[in-house]
Amino acid sequence: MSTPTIHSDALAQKLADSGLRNTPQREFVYDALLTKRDHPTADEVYARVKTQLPGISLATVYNCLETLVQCNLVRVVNFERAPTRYCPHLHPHAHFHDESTGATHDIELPDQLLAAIKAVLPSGYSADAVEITFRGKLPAPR
Amino acid sequence: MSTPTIHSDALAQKLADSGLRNTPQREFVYDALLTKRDHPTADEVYARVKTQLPGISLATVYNCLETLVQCNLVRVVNFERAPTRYCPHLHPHAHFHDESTGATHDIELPDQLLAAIKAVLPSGYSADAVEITFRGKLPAPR
DNA sequence: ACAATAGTTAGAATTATTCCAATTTAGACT
DNA sequence: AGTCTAAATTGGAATAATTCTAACTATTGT
Repeated sequence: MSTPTIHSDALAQKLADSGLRNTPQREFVYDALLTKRDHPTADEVYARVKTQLPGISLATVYNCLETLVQCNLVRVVNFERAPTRYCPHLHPHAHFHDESTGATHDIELPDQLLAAIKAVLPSGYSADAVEITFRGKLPAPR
Repeated sequence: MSTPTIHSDALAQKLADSGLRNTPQREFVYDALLTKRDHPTADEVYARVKTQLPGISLATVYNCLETLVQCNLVRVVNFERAPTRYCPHLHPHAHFHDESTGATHDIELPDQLLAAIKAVLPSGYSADAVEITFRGKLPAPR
């Protein structure tokens, strides 16, 4: 079985760091996220990976996504109570949820702003993570 | 049937503004949120209201909460995919989710910071709402 | 080659929430 | 005060994302 893409090495490394095994399922799931970075749901990832790995199960997709999150390669994106979406994790960023199309866009966050946001916490509070989500409508032409 | 508290008038007004009826169920649900502002789930609201209005149904609690959200009297708070929580809406604020206790705390947001956050959106984007959630652990003694 | 461990699988189970059809009620208008 | 009608409530069934479980398969270390 051939590895799906170039990305495999980074994945293999991260998995090894965590004492986890590299499997074709994990590679294809990660690859699906990297290939089309449109914040897919688990179901969408499942559909995409199945074209290449027909025997994969939805439970495994959930397992793999969870593993990738543990390894800090992937971030979950939750909006209201809609199905969880996944994005390959780069630098910290916010999300913009476009109500017209349902699409999720990444919004860059200057480090300085992130610091200012964290500074708003009362003393004694310390945040492991901050999640910032915008909701709005995008003008039609992009 | 007596109205639950003082708050009823504001509620009745807001409902009337939206062409909606004032019902005991809506009053007690709203009152439950105002009485104990601990960001309860629908189930928790149901439990609290049932002590005063034993015949109320969970479906009605969901309906009432939704109505209050429509009237801009209540905000929903979603954290990961945990059950939706509700808080009576005052000024804009962020939420801090304490991982040790599961409790949700309100965090005041200076207008200036809110403006700075919205300013980060690329041109063409405009946000109807921004949701800011912190996750972390609070030191035991409060 | 073998045992031990980790990962995958299919399907059942869980659970928050929504839907539905039937009944009740609030408020408007006599 | 009584009637009418749309709106609201109700209980139970339905939905859907996710997790669980138990059996099977693959990989690793000895």
